[in-house]
Amino acid sequence: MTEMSTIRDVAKLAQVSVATVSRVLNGNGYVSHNTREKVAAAIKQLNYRPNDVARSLFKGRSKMIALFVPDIMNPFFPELARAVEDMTTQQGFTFVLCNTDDNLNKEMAYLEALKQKSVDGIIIVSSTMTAEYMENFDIPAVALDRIIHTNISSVTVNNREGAKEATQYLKDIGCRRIAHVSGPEHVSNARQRLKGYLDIAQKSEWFNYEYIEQGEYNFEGAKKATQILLTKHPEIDGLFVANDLMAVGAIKAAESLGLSVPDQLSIISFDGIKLGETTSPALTTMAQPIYQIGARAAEMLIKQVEQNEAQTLVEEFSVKLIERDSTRKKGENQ
Amino acid sequence: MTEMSTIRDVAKLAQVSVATVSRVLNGNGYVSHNTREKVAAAIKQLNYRPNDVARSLFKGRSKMIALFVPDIMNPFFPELARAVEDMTTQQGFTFVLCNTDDNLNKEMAYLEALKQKSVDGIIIVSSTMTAEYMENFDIPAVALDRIIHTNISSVTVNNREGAKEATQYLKDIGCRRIAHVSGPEHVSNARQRLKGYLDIAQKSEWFNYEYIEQGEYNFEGAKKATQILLTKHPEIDGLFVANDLMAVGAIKAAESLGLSVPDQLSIISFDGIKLGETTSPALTTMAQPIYQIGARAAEMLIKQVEQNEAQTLVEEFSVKLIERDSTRKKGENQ
DNA sequence: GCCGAATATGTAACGGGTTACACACGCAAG
DNA sequence: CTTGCGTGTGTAACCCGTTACATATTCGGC
Repeated sequence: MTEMSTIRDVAKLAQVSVATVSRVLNGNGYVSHNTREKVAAAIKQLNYRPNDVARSLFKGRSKMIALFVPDIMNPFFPELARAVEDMTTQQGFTFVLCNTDDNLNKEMAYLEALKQKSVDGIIIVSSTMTAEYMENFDIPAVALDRIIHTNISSVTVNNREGAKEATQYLKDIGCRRIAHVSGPEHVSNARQRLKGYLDIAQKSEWFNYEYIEQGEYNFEGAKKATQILLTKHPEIDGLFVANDLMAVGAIKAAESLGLSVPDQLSIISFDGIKLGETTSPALTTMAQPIYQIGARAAEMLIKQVEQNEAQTLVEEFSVKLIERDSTRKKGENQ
Repeated sequence: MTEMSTIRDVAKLAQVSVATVSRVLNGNGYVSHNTREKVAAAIKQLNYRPNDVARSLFKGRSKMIALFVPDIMNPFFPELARAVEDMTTQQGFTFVLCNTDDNLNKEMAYLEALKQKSVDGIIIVSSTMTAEYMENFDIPAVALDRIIHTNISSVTVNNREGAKEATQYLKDIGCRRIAHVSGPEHVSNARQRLKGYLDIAQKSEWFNYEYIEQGEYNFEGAKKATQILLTKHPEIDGLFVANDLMAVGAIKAAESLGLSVPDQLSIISFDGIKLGETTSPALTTMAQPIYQIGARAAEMLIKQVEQNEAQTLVEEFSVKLIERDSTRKKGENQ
């Protein structure tokens, strides 16, 4: 392996100054046609590639964008990550992935480390980060999936409205007692989904606060919560579960109690991850445009970084009902 | 937001030279106790953090490690990614994720880009990369899950042996005709799994090359392959599927043909991803220590990078049978 | 009391691009 | 013919740590 050549090597070979080479490289300033050719030839001959680190040092920007997610092993996040990676790479950025475990200390440590590396911006899915901390680091950021503060750009979905639709759907197919397995209280979208459930449920004469049981945003928590719910209240025949992963737990819970889904219990959830298509029964769910929101967040961030636009953008996408097999069909008798 | 302070600011405030500050920062060279305190105070007062880009420029290394995976949306990879991220972050590296789609051009483009950023090393899951190309880039690398070449360090599992065990297991529980839905031929571990199947199957009087059908490493391909297999050969009562994701497709295929799993058809697969626990029936599978191999690959790479060890290490982990509900229980009559 | 090693600190070059500024030439307008 | 702008190119400072090398002081050993 030969040593890496530098811009000075190119300059020497082409018999011009480094400034001229730099101009050719970046396509700015004046360079005569003839000189440009000479430089191009030298670059080719040496197989020269500019050193991005040197570039970053001068510019103070590194062409890197980071994504913070609680845990890439949660099946909601890979699609988001893929979207962000596609978009960032396409625009010439390098993609850094950080698993935060929803732990503020980890988030802060990542921010610190990334700032030292002159990272251009971050896309962050977080329930613990605050606007004050973010401001301290002064890195362009876009919140994704969960809102951090009104002064930080965000891309989310209409969680409350989607939850309303989900709950209403259960009513429409004939469910008489509809319960909710909610997500963790400290996560904004979980609160919104709970509100959406309440918007519909509270208007019903059968409503009872005991119909709400908190699971975490995971399989086990939801399974337990569902077991409690169904044991205490065998009259429940409809369940709105805060996300798909939890719904899988809910199905297992129903199974363990000998209840058949969807015959005795209809389950609808939220997110629309691939996993929901492969379970038995396949999940009826309010699907988010996961890839799109990830891609859009990346797009927003890149614009913010490149155009130095400071304005805060807030975008909300719509979720869409996907009817599969975890809910009774409308009109079927029970 | 105040301007970032530099080492020269610290030096001025502490009334010492930049060299001394650097020595304090890195804990090398001689610094008197008194001076060390003064510098520490100045650093604290200015909230100074060294600029990693400048450091990288001088050192020619960036404290970044990249992971190449075909597609993070394939549920096998998030756990691997998590393991690598945990290990790299713990050692002070920044983690870069690259989705290659098993496309050599993309891999080359990433290598090029990462080299320009002085990435310290890469961990690569690839079926298309070759040793020659890797050598051209001269970046320390560890192959993961799939072997690239004997002169590149690798961490894999004993695919062939595991496949043998899986096939033997189907025999042991009483399957009379065992077929294999194989992975793509260009992937080394898929070839190994096929060989393992053949090791057992070819010794059986019923063996027939038509009992092998190639699916891709995905849901749809496996579903189709299984449908073909079961339609042509209704006598099949055991299926070794090349991975868990494919097994989900195989179950769906069996379902679509009115076959009950495991009563009429036992299915065993490979990988041991979380998804396999949540499907109905839950998958019997040869589980890889996914997190461990990811973590080990990262560990090996970091050692290689930090100690500048050039030796090639080849490690193979063992897979472990996990009996769940997609296979008949031993001794049960059919 | 002298010498070499250990300790302590500073100066300046270096890593590899980028760009402000200076300079030179050609050509058109006045 | 001069002024002035557009074009073309080079020199050197700059981004910010790191470290080789030089210098100075202290201390133990003989």
